[in-house]
Amino acid sequence: MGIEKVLEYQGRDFLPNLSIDLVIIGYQEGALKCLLLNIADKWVLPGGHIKIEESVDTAVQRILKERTALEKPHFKFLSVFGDSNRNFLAEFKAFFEERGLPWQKDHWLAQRFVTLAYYSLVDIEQLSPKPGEFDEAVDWFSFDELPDMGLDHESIILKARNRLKEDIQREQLTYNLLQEEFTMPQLHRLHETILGEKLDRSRFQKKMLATNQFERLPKLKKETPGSNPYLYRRKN
Amino acid sequence: MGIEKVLEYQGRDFLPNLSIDLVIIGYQEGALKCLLLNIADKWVLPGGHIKIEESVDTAVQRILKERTALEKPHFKFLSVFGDSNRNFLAEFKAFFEERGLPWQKDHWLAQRFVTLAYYSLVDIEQLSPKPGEFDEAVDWFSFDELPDMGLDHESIILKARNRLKEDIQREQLTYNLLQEEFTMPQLHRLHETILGEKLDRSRFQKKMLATNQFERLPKLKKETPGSNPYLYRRKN
DNA sequence: ACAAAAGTGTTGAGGTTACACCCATGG
DNA sequence: CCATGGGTGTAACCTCAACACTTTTGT
Repeated sequence: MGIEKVLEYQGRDFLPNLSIDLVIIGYQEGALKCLLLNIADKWVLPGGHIKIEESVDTAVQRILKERTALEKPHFKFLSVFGDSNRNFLAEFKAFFEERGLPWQKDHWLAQRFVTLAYYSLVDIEQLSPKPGEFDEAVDWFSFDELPDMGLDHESIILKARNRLKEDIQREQLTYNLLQEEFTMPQLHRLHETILGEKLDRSRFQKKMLATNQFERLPKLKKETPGSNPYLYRRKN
Repeated sequence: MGIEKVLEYQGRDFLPNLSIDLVIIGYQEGALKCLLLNIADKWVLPGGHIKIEESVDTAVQRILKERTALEKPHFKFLSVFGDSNRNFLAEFKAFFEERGLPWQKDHWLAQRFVTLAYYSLVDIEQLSPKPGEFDEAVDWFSFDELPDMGLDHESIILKARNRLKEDIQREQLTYNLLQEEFTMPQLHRLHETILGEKLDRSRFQKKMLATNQFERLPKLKKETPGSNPYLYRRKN
């Protein structure tokens, strides 16, 4: 969708006052990262709207696919953000004016939005994120070094970060952040990163294997000194 | 709001396509119960819409207060129900026609709604639920004997039932279902009811007291044989 | 041979289970 | 004094934290 279309487009095909924001989380170089878009000097979460004839879950899948090009990306509901002053007016006004485009304060994008926030765990290596129609740039940011963020998106991203920490303790979600085949040391370091604390290596391994969710594959051939770790894969 | 107003009213003050549904849960005579409204031969959850100038949480509080007359009722987010075919068309058409009122298929109420479902735990004794504008009757139903329900409200209510079971195991939510002062046997039976299984009486009591969240009050004077139980109250 | 990495074993502390026991109260 | 209900104690069992030990591999 080109910029001309955006201008004339008044959201006719979408549910008004309702948006979707996505916290797309990846894991790279031992750090948790988040995909952000640059718009008018601020960074914001990727997102979109729900088509009239489309279920919310389908919309999330569609928007996710636009960003990740993955066929079946993981996603999980995070929270509703429904403050009465949630609108992008300032951001979009700046964006339009920067480009010398006409801005009306009753533009469709200036309305108040209730947003449904989801988080998605992806394997960065498999990804090819594409810049959207509105964003000048797309980049991954470590959760420890977030840029200046627009609207309330910083609180959304931090909520996702905390939710992940909680969810990982009762659900197996980490598969989505790793390749299909992975080693226990890799999984161990990932859990330590998410939880932000040291985990006993011995206990972690035994706990994971006790779940009986893993299929042990031949050992991985490494170049570094030390024993070669087994590869594992999810059963089924 | 009288029925005439409903007719001319086209939802101008509310966010369109977005509704709130409430699973109001109480505990009475040893059973978990849910508040339902009768509309056109079906029973539905109480609910409402979000005002343009109002946050989602404020809307939930307002709608809850309309139903319960409680000043600060408990509530917790349950889930988004966003199927593309979620509309009340059939129900409202029947409701209007029963009364000989004109019905147009493009009525505001016939649109597709994304609903935000919340559940609320209340002490039935403190309540005075008022019939809403649309409902012919209001009643409490045990979760084991739900009536014929409209739309997807049965799946919402069952989801709330299961969520409660999960949540009770990590959070103290049960206070809201009991009077301010309660005994351990009462709390014990409540947990057994919610979880649907027997819990060891001794262990339950010790676990609860170990949390150190309770203030022990003088014993309750009963009429029945056996030792009198202590009363407890939440600390703070 | 040595250091580093990975896998497994051991021990004790602390929690949980399933009861048993005791006390209070009304009939 | 007995049945009932409520509070507490206890021994067996299980789980888990902490650390030790062993094996594998590159230099």
